[in-house]
Amino acid sequence: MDAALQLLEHQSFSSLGVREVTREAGMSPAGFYRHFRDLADLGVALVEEALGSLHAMVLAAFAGLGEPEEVIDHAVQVIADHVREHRAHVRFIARERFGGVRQVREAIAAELERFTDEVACALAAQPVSAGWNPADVRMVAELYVDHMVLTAVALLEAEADAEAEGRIASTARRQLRLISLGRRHWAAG
Amino acid sequence: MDAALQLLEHQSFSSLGVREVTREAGMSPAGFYRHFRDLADLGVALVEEALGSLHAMVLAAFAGLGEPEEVIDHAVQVIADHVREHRAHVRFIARERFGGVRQVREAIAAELERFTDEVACALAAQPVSAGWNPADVRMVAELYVDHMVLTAVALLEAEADAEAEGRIASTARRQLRLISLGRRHWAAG
DNA sequence: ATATTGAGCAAACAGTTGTTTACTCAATGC
DNA sequence: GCATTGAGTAAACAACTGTTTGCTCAATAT
Repeated sequence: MDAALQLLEHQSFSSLGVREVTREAGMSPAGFYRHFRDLADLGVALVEEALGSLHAMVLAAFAGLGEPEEVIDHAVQVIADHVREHRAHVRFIARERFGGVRQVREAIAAELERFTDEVACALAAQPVSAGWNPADVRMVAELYVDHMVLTAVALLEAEADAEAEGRIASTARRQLRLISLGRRHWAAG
Repeated sequence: MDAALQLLEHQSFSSLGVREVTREAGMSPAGFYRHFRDLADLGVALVEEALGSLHAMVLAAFAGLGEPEEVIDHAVQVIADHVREHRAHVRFIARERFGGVRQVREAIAAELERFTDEVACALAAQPVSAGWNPADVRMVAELYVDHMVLTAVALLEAEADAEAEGRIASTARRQLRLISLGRRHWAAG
């Protein structure tokens, strides 16, 4: 799996080959089939590795108890840290979210859906959502999750350029502030 | 190029082969090199075909002169129509925006940037943006462009299921309304 | 001590790959 | 009418592909 992630830095999953992966991993082609039935199988395993451990993290990002301003700063910081420490995983998810392999696409969609549910739950618990239609809460959660993914990949593309990273983080914060403002003035019901 | 688009419905660009494309197009492999130096060359040609004609359209979507509500309905309708008539192009852009081929990724990024500039220009002309910091206007434009792309691909995945399409369009409209609300209450300067 | 199992290997299979070469042939320019 | 050119072809090249087979060999379980 590490070998595959390595290779996926410069190509997309549907162009990966069994031989290519095993060569990178330093083993024989046949060895691959001891662990995975398919390349698609490897793909969904990678999805679980990349997104499985993410849930706790993001709920932590939401757990700011202070002003919305502080919560936003904290959330963006958490995303930036995660990108710095899991570049390959983030790249994989962004690249294959709409990629060419159905099983992988669907695994990512399912995981992001669970994810959106959890965010919706956290949002519903905030005072600002009092009296809101649940469908509207979920719509905001979708907005947040999509925004998070796009921010992560933008930070990735900054390639450790601190100045670019700062610009992206600043934009992301202002966008979140705008959305937060919209929430506060939404006509609930 | 049509043959390539056809194949790209089920795989991503970096797994495309010269022979594969020429076979689908009904010509010999060598013929490919009469038209393109590279596969990447074909890729950026596809990007221009897919995004080149889009500018006029979206500015038209913004040209609603009525209430924000009407403008939003119109914009989402324009997106839905475009997706219906250019499924392959939309899929290609969404899939390769973060895909495995650098030249294609960069061509899409450049085109979307021009795009964002135009949207920012249109936004700046609206009364709501009076007194706004240009950087803040651009940040909103980015939000809109990203949202547009995500809405387009979501509609694509609905696969002509009218009920799912309706749900997605409704969500998109509510999200745009929320953002619009945020704009109205933004502290300019 | 012995059986089972998980994880690895080399070799072989026929089929596909990108690219170049030397060629044809209709359309076009003048 | 004749040269040029744009767009196509078949054939050839070595290199690479996914997958299966039969084999080892260490670790584990009993």
